[in-house]
Amino acid sequence: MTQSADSVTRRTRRIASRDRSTLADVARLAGVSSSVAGLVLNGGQGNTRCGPKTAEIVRQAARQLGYHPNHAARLLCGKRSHTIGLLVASAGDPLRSFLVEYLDTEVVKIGCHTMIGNTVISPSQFDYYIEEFARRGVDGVLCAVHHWFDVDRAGLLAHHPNTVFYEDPNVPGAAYVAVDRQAAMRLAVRHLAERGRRRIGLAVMTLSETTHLDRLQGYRSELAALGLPRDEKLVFNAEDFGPIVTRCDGVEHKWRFPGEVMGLVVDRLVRDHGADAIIAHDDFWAATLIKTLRARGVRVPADVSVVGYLNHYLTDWTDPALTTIDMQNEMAANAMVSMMQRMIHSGPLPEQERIQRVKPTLVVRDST
Amino acid sequence: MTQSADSVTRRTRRIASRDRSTLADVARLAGVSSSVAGLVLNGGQGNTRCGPKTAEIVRQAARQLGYHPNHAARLLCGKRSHTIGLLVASAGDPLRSFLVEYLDTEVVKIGCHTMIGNTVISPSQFDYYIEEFARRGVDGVLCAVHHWFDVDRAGLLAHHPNTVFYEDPNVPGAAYVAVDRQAAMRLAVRHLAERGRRRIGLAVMTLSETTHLDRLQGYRSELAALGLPRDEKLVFNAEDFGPIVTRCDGVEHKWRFPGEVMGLVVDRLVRDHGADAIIAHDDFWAATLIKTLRARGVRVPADVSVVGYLNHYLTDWTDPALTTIDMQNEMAANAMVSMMQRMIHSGPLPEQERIQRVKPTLVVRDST
DNA sequence: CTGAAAGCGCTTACAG
DNA sequence: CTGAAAGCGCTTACAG
Repeated sequence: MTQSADSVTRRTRRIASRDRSTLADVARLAGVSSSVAGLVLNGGQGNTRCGPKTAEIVRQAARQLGYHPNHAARLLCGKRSHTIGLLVASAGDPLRSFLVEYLDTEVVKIGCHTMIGNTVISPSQFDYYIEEFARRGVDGVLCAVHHWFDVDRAGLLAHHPNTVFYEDPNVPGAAYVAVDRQAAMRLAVRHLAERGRRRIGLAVMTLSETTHLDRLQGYRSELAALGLPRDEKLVFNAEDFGPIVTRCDGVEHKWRFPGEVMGLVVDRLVRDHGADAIIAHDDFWAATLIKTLRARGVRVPADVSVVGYLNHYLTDWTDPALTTIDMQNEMAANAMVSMMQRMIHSGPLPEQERIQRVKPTLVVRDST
Repeated sequence: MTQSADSVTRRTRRIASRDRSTLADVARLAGVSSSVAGLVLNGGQGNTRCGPKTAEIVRQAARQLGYHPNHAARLLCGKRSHTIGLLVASAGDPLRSFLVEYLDTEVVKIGCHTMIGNTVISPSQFDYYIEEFARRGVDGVLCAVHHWFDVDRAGLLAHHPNTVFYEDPNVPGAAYVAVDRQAAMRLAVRHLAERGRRRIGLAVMTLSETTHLDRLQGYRSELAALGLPRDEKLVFNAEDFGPIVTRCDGVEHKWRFPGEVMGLVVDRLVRDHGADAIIAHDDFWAATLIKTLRARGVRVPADVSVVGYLNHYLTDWTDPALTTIDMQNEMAANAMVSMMQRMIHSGPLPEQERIQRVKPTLVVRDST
C-alpha cells in the first residue's frame, strides 16, 4: 500500500517535470529573469517591466517550450482560483439539468471553471462542500439546491460571501435570482382566457410555501384583471388529500408522485366543478393529467386545456404536445453569474441589487 | 482596472489569512514542528513519526484552530489533485445527464471531485480542456462526449493517460466502457416474441456507424435464435430517405428530428409490411411513433408494440408508458471510475482489462 | 522519535 | 527597465 502510493507520487512527479516546463525554463531560454518572464506571460495589462521586444522574445520562448502556468503555484501566491463551486441536489435532476448547463456556460464565459457539488448523495455533503470549496479556494459559489432540501444556506454564505442562490434562500443579506411565479401564472391565465376558457383551474402540490402562494396570487390577480369570476373550488391543493411525498432519498424515485392524485384533480376540477382548463403544478403533473383525461374520454384541448410549468424535455412528446411556462434558465444563469462576478470584483452587492427576478415566458404548443 | 484587480488580490489574501489557519499555526499550538504536524494530519497510514499521545495533541490543536490543509500547497509538493476532469458535450444533455450524475457520484466515492468540461460551447473547447486539465493537474479524465462529435480523442489520451471513455473512442490502447447494443436488441426481440409478436420491425437513424450495426446484428441474431423469419423490409434506416440532422450547433435544437420521418416509419413498417412491433432508435423516436400511430388509428400495444432505447424521463409520460431498454448508466459509471482508479494507482491497464461492456436491461411498461 | 531546511512554481515587494 | 530574494503552505529527504 505504502509501496504503491510511493510509486504513484514518483510517477506523478516525473510526469509533471517531464512534460510541463516552468517559468524558470522559459526565462532561461529567453535570457531574462523569471520576474520578467512572469510579468510578461501571466501579469496583468499594466506591464511596465520591459519593452515590447523583450516581451516578444519571452512569449516566443514560452511558445517553444509549450509553457503553461502552474495553477497551484499561482493559487499559493494568493491569486484567484478561477474555480466556481456549483451546489446542486443532483446534476442529472430533470428540474435543474438545463440550469446547471447554462450556469457552467456562463462560468466559462467569465474565464472560470465549475466544480460540481452534488449534495443529494448524503445529508452531510452540503457541509462537506462548504469546507472543500474553502480548501480549494473557490472564487464564488452558485447554489441551486432545491428549496425543499433543508441545508445550511446561512453557513454557506458565512464561509463563502460570494454566493448567489437560485430561488430565495431565506437568509438575510443573501443574493439570489428567482423566477417570477406570479408573472408565470398571469401569463397562463391570460393565454387561456384568450382561448375562450372561462373556468380555469389551478392544481398544485402545496400552498404551504411562499413560492407556491405566489402562484396562487398571480392566478387570482389575473382572473380579477380579466374580470373572470373567482371560484375557490377551481383551486386544487394536493395537501388537502393527505401528504404528498416528493422529497427524495435516492435518485430513482425522486420525481414520482401518487398517480391517484391526478385522478383526484380531474374528479374535483373537471367532473365536479366544470373546469375547462387546468394549470398544472409542473410538466410532470400536466403530462399525467393529459393521460388521465384521455382515459376518461375528455379531449385535450377541445374539452379541457392543460398548461404545464417548467418546459422540460417531455413537453414535445406528450400527446398533445404541452403548452407550458418556460423558466428562462439561460437568463437566470446569466443573472446569477453576473451578480457573482460583481461580488468577486467589488465585494457585497448593495441591497437593491441583491435580488433579481426573471420573467418566465409562455410556450404555446398543442394542449391549449 | 488595475486598481480593482489589486483590491481583489488584497481582499483574497486577507480572507485567506484571516479564517484559515496553517500547519505552522497548529504545530506552534501543539508544541511540535510542522513536519510532525504535517505527518500526523495529512500523512498516510505509515506514520512512524511520533507516538499516539503526540498525535492526539496535534489533532486536538488542529480541531481547535479549524485547520484544513491547503489544497494548492499540497499540489505544489507533487501530491495528487484529487480532481477528475469530466468531458461531456453538454451537462444538461438528456442523453447523458444521468450518466454525468452517476459519474460524479462515483468520483466522490473515491475521494475526488469533478471538474466539468462542457465541450458543446465551441469546437475548440475540447482542446482547451485538455490544456486546462493539465494545468490543474487532474488525476484522470472521464470522457462522455457523444461519438458523433469529432474531437481529438487521441490527443486527449496522449496528454492524459488516465482517461476512460464512454463508448469506443476508436483510439488504439484506449480504455472504455460501452453498452452492449447487441444484447439490448436481443432483449427487445425476445420480449416482443414472448408477447406473441411475429413481425418485429427495427427503426434506426443510421447504420453507417459500427455501434448501430451492432444493433442490427443483435436484432438479426435473436430473430434467428427464436426461429422467427427475417424480413429485410422490416428494417427501417432513416438514411435511405435523405440526410437526418441530429448534430447540434446550439443547445436548443439538438434533439429534434424531422417529424415526417416517423410518418415514413409507420408507412413502411406498419402499413406496407405489416409490422406488429417496432424497436425504435431511441425513446424520442418511440414517443413520436406512439403519437403518430395513434393519429392513424393504430392502437399501441394492441395492434403494434413499441420499444424505446434509453429509459429517460419521458418514458413514464408517453401514453401508453414506454417499454424501453435501460442503459444501466449507474453500472457504466461505476465501471469507468473503477478503471480510472486502477490506472491512477498502477498505470496502464493490461489489454484485456481496457474494455468493459455493460449489459443493458429491459424495462417493461405499457407499450408492449 | 523529532527538527531545521530545501524545494514545489509562481508573484511581488525590494534593490539596483 | 531589470534581477535577486522572500514568501505562499505544504512535503520530504536529511540530520540529529
